[in-house]
Amino acid sequence: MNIQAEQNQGTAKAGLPVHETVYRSLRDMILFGELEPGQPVTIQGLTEHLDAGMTPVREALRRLTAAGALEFMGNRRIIVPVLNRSAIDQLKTARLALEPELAGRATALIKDEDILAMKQADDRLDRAIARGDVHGYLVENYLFHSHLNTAAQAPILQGMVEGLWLRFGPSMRVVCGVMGTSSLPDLHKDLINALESGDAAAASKAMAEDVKQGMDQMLAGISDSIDTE
Amino acid sequence: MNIQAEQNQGTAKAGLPVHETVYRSLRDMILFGELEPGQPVTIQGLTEHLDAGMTPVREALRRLTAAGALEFMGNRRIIVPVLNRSAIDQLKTARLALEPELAGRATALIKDEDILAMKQADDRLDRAIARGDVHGYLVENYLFHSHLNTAAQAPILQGMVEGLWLRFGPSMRVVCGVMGTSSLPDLHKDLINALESGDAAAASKAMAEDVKQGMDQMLAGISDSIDTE
DNA sequence: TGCCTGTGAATTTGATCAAAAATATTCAAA
DNA sequence: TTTGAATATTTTTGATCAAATTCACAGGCA
Repeated sequence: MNIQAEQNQGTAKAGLPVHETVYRSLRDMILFGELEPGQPVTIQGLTEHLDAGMTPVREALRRLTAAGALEFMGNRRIIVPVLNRSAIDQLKTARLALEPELAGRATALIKDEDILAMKQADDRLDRAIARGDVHGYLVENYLFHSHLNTAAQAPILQGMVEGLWLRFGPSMRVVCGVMGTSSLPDLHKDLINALESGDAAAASKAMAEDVKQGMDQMLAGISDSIDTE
Repeated sequence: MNIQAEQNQGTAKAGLPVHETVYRSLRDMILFGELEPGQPVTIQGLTEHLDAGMTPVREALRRLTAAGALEFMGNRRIIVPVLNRSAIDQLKTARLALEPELAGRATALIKDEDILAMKQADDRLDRAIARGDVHGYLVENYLFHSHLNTAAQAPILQGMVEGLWLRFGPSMRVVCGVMGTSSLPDLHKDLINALESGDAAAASKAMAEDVKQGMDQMLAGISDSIDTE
């Protein structure tokens, strides 16, 4: 089995290989908006920032670039990708193709305790929004979706979706930073209702709407920047 | 003008970085059936087989494991993944979600020369089947699809699809080896026709059928093995 | 059976080399 | 004299390798 992607946050610290811990740190930095699009990522800068050797950092960067979470410039520089309209459109297409499917699959499999955890994450999400805590919003939103995706018991599809989230993570922060994360109809509640009534089609639909809402918001927020192919 | 740029071009011409060449070698080995599912992949075995240092091999392996093309066992062993029914089902779902979309997008964008190249690949594919050349079949089949996917000008979606192909590459060989790759209605021809008449919906449909055919064949070929996990 | 040790592979470090960016410098033209 | 571009120098950074360390598994021994 695959040990990665399990027990990432919280009290997990024991005995993992260094390259794995470095990978998770970097992944969280990308996912939760601590890196901004366009920012260069140097390998030596990370060795001292994370207090790790060069090789583990290299390997973590390889994994992230392979997933598209970081971009490899022609000369040997690595940067956080800047998404243009085409990229966002593709990400929206991919998310709409996969995440509603996962939501539908999860409906029949999800347990009450998972739904409870999702509700709690959603509550914390609302409070984060109310207090203007962008980082908290990103974390809880991820946890909410991650819980659902895990419940679908489709690790390959789930992995693909997580790769997508890694791609638009940094741009999420920019978007949320600009617009106040408000005035959005709460599709998470609809999703929860669908899960509780066991309506797979409704859950799938709600997820599709949530994805559309998020990606369209992102498109709007990015539209002013220049579209460099 | 810029003498630095000239110097760069001159020196960078012959030698791609080692980790990149190692990655491509390994990717081709996986894609075209030179590794079989379940086979262990040792890092030291590759260093001497590919005559490369240890670090580049490590990094190439990281990229492949990140993409799911190789699997990281709990202990620190790496193997070529063995696909169970659930994995094949997920791959089928993902392919059906993405590849018809790419085919549809490509229809309006593809150039005559690209269609010609696809026809030629398809011809070589037919000849490879006729002569029982499994490796040739895999190569030409990949080239055929790769051409189409490239034409869609959606690099993110294309990258996701290539990741999927990496996952089922090794199992393709097993399937093709067992059953004689025959008696299949030629959906590639339908696809070409759809492209030539500019019918995006038909191209999308043909691609969906082709994917279904391939993955169902794979499911049938694997069905006798034990369903672990 | 259960513990212990040996073997081999993976992991990690540190050093070294090469390449590219940043900076300083020189020279020519206005 | 000043300005600007071309060139030389410095510095940063990435790529690679060889050695040392850590870890997992297997076979021997009580």
